[in-house]
Amino acid sequence: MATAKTLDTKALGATRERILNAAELLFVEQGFEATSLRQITSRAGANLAAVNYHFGTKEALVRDIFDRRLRVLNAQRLAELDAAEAAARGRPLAVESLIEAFLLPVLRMSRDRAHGGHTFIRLLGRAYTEPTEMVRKLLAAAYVEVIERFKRALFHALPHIPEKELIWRMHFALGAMSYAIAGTDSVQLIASYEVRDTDHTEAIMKRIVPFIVAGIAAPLPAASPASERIAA
Amino acid sequence: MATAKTLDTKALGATRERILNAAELLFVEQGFEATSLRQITSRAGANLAAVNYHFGTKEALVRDIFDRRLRVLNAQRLAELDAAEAAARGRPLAVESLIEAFLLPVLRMSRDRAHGGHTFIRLLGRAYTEPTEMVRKLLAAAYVEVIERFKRALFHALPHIPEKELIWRMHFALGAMSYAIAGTDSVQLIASYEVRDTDHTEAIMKRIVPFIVAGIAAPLPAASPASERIAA
DNA sequence: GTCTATATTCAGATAGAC
DNA sequence: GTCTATCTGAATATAGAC
Repeated sequence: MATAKTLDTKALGATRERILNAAELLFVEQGFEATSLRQITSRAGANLAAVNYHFGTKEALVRDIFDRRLRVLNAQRLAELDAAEAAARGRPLAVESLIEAFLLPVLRMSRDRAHGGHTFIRLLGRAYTEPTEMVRKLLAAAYVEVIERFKRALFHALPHIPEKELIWRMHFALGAMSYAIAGTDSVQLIASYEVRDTDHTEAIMKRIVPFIVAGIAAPLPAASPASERIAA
Repeated sequence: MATAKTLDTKALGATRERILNAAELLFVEQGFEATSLRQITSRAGANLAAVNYHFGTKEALVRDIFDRRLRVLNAQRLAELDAAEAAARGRPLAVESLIEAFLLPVLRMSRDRAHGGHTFIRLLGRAYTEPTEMVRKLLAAAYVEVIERFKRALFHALPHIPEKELIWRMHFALGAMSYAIAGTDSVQLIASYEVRDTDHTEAIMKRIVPFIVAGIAAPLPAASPASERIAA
């Protein structure tokens, strides 16, 4: 009966996973509020009551979606940073290595279409601008450790730029990333030619690193006459 | 009775405006889906049925909110670009001037707290990543002319960078802007110190121009060994 | 133009049989 | 763990008096 038991356990867990996957997809397509539990369970091939059984509430379902993926993503980011710092042997990291440590795990997850990683990365891009307080708090909590580590590494890498300035630039960089990843469709807004979806994320990654590295290490705004005009 | 008639007309128009303003504010705070017509009319001091009378549907209300502001914003952007090009007398524009032409109207509107401009700019930042197809189509239509003009100016300003690359970078820049503006709250995610809300937008503008200018004019990705590793 | 009252639909959540 | 059936509340939208 060991076989039967194994199969049963797998089947039980499968419903929960199917709900998580279906919800991830629908949330990307329609947003959190606009997606009903009925849509989710229907696409997951599960019963409506299953959501309540497995997660308790819709909010808890959202929480579990982010937990499941962010745990992996952030662990990989820290591991990449550890590796880069080990390779640097005490010297400050190149900004490039820093950005890559942050982005490589995103690219990796985004490539994983079989297990919904691709879907989640798009969802993540949107989540940063989510108005729902719950989602924002969730992200803030999940990111606090990662941000701290990368902040310190960045201060160390660019000691001649004031920390306050670097924090702003990290923020801009995060925006460029999130938006670029989330806007799979809105690229059409700017591009006049077709963007093939299959290589979308990889194309972004390849091109965004030089953009961000240059932005992060840009000349100080005080040195730029333009900022004076704008601030005036 | 001219006076009475004027007052009446003002009062009539006022309800419509109050609804638009209240909706703008609530949409920023809660998102489109999560905001009910009841909340809107209640905050606007109007009757629930007034929305249907003035706008027909909730969707049409959203449309009118964007129309009202984007008309002004984009006209100013084109005017700024015209002025900059006139001043350049046929020579290519500095990338800095381009970015400023795009951003100055945003700053201007964002400063206008009395008439809700500030609120709309935050809403605009969020709108780019809205999952609702309606909102995305609305933006795309409103932006097509502006994007075309700025694209051409950018190609002219940086002829040594491939157009396809520049389009990507415009996209990244737009992301950094939108996200930075939308994320009034999420700055807390990165910043460990307090950010005073009053000078938030101005601080962003002052600091984001050098970041974007450097990113747009960055060395080509082919020249960067990092991109190779990422694309591999 | 503005109101009250209401029609209609659909949301999240749960009780209880299997 | 999964199902059916249902509760309860709230949403958009509208009809019709003023």
